[in-house]
Amino acid sequence: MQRSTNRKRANLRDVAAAAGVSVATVSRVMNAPETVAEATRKRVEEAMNSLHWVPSAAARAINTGRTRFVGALVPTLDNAIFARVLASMESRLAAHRLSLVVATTDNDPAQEAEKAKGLVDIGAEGLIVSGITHAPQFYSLIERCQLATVSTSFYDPGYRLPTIGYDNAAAARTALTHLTDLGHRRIAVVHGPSSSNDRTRSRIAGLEGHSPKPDLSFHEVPLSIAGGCEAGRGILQAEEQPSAVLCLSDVLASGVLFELQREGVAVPQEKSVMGLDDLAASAHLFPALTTVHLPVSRMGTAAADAIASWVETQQAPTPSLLKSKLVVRDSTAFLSAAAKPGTGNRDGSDSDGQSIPGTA
Amino acid sequence: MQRSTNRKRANLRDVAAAAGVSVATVSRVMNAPETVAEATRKRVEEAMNSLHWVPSAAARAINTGRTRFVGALVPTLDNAIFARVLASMESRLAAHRLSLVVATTDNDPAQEAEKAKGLVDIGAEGLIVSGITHAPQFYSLIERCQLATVSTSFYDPGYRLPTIGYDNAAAARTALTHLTDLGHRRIAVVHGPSSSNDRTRSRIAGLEGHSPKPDLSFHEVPLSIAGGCEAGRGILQAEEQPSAVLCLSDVLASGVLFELQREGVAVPQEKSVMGLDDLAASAHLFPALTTVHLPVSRMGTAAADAIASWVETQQAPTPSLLKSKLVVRDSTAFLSAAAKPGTGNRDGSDSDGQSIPGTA
DNA sequence: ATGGTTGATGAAACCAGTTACATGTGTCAA
DNA sequence: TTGACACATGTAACTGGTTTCATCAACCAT
Repeated sequence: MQRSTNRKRANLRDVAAAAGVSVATVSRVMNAPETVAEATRKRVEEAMNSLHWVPSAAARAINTGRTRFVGALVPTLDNAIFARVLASMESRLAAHRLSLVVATTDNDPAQEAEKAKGLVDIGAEGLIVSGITHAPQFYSLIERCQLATVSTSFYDPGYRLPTIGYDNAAAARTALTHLTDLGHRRIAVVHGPSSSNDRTRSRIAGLEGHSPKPDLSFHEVPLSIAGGCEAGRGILQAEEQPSAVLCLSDVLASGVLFELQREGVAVPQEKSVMGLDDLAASAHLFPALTTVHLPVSRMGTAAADAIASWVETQQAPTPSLLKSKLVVRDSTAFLSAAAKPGTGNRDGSDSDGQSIPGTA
Repeated sequence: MQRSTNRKRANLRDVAAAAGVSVATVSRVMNAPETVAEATRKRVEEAMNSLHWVPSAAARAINTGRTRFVGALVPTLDNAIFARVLASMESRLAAHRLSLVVATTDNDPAQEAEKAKGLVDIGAEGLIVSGITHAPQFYSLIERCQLATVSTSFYDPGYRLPTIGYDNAAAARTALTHLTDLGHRRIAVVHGPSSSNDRTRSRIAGLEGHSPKPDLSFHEVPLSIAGGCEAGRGILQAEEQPSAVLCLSDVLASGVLFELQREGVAVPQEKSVMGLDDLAASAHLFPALTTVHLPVSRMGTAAADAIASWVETQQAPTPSLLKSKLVVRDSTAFLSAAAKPGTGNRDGSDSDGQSIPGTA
């Protein structure tokens, strides 16, 4: 571990000089070793090692025009769903020999635009964002840079950027239909902040005009387990008790579930609870959460493939719609006498949650 | 949105020519605008805009020697705890005007070494890793590159890399002491794969030589909610029922909790369950999880500060120990007659989980 | 002996910026 | 009037690689 006295890092010229060859030959040893004579190559490699030479990424990038990394702008890492998407993106991008730079936006378009600028400044070749609501500066940035950018979590073929996502409104509608199929009419809807989140808005909008028309009460809370608990408390305080709670996100459903248990409300006997997302944890909750599965892993790989092909071929990908799917588990059940709104009866029969064939 | 016919991106020379100035002046407009005359600057800025010029990150990096991003190698994104650390790192690094490149290693040293190589190849100025077990190639890489690298989640001042983390063994011991203080002697220990994870090994080791000496049975399962459920089932099948379950990770504790509920075992009346991590969700579970708080957010910011100062000043930071702390909630209680091991009694009195003063 | 081909290597241009140094102009005090 | 100095700007070297093209020797078939 000699801390050699020569202050600066060795460069190509140093290696070439040490090996007694030209810089071109050293470069060849790196990029096309088979074109270099065995003996020469060995000599060069020795020189590289003895000088502890490491090629400069920047210098390579300046020639190839490729930095080999893309940026992802996500609202937060605190929700498992984004961690999931990022995980699948990262692994698929690695297969394309691309790295992933993560930046969080906190659902704030201004922050997103700023971080996007930062990513461009460090040389991102492409961007992956969530949703279709962005700041004007964001659009002008990607337009000016002609930057490959795909949008996820929201399918909209008419959007100015290629979208790779699902139909949030339809997913919410699927969930609501499941509850009405079970006979529920008075339903509490729990959702995260809608003002800053177009996915949430779309899910809420998807509930409109449903037939049969249910009686919906809306609860907007922070998008977290704690938020779900808060909603749970709010619902229990309401005068007219709903027989079912539709959460537009699984983390909220988890919180609601915990809070209802804490208050001694049996799910699904007294109240049905359902989510939307299908996190890995949801299948293991007690009771196992009925939800609408969003194919976030597939979305991550699809987005990775799309951005990779875009930066590779300069051809924008086509939008892609991923199907969501109802998955019925144990947290929802037919509306029973015991769960009739307003009775306050908490005896709850021991019936299993009914399985309804998927309607997706 | 004119797709101009000139194929290649404009460069500094083009802008200089368009503005009728030298390249140096254009560069100055970027980096020291106050040294350029008002009128000239305006002319240059107009030229930049009309040519849609975007400075090349690579070209800048080659001169400054700075790429302004560091890499983080984490085992997985699927565990909320890593998402948490990354979130706090990312936000603190942003304050240092550094970006964060994320790579997952799946707890595999070989994969870690490979991804580290990839990060160096694209120009990472520093690395943040988890734990103190790494492949030889990893060490030779960072040594050869003289790469600023800090290790997290594990405090060890004697380690070859600066560590910023906590004392895993002590945290586990704290948890065990809490349970023995409550009178528990027959305790099931649930943990993730130990062969590939030095944090887990350290936590297990921390349980040794405890006084009073409890009767421990170990359950190794995948580090996930599903793994926790699996462990829960395993525990219930055991002949000698433990009165408490010590999970060396909160996600496992959550799974155990859900599974026990599913099987109708009351927590903490029949069995105490405790975790270790203190995830954001843990306080909101039902029952709220007693656990040992690991200051992962502070660790993230500390690691970010450390790596930032290292790449800035070329001075390695000093190792730093972050204190863990017992947080008693509702999932643990005094060993009661009802929960005496082996009785199979599941009546469970309705007593609240007892609060024990923190012993951290 | 000669010309063509192949293989290994080097010289130098090139990528897109930054920056040390030189130059030229204008202002002001001596 | 002149020298000192600040200010704006330009020239050209420099960063650390890649790549084109030229060179040259060895080999082989005529």
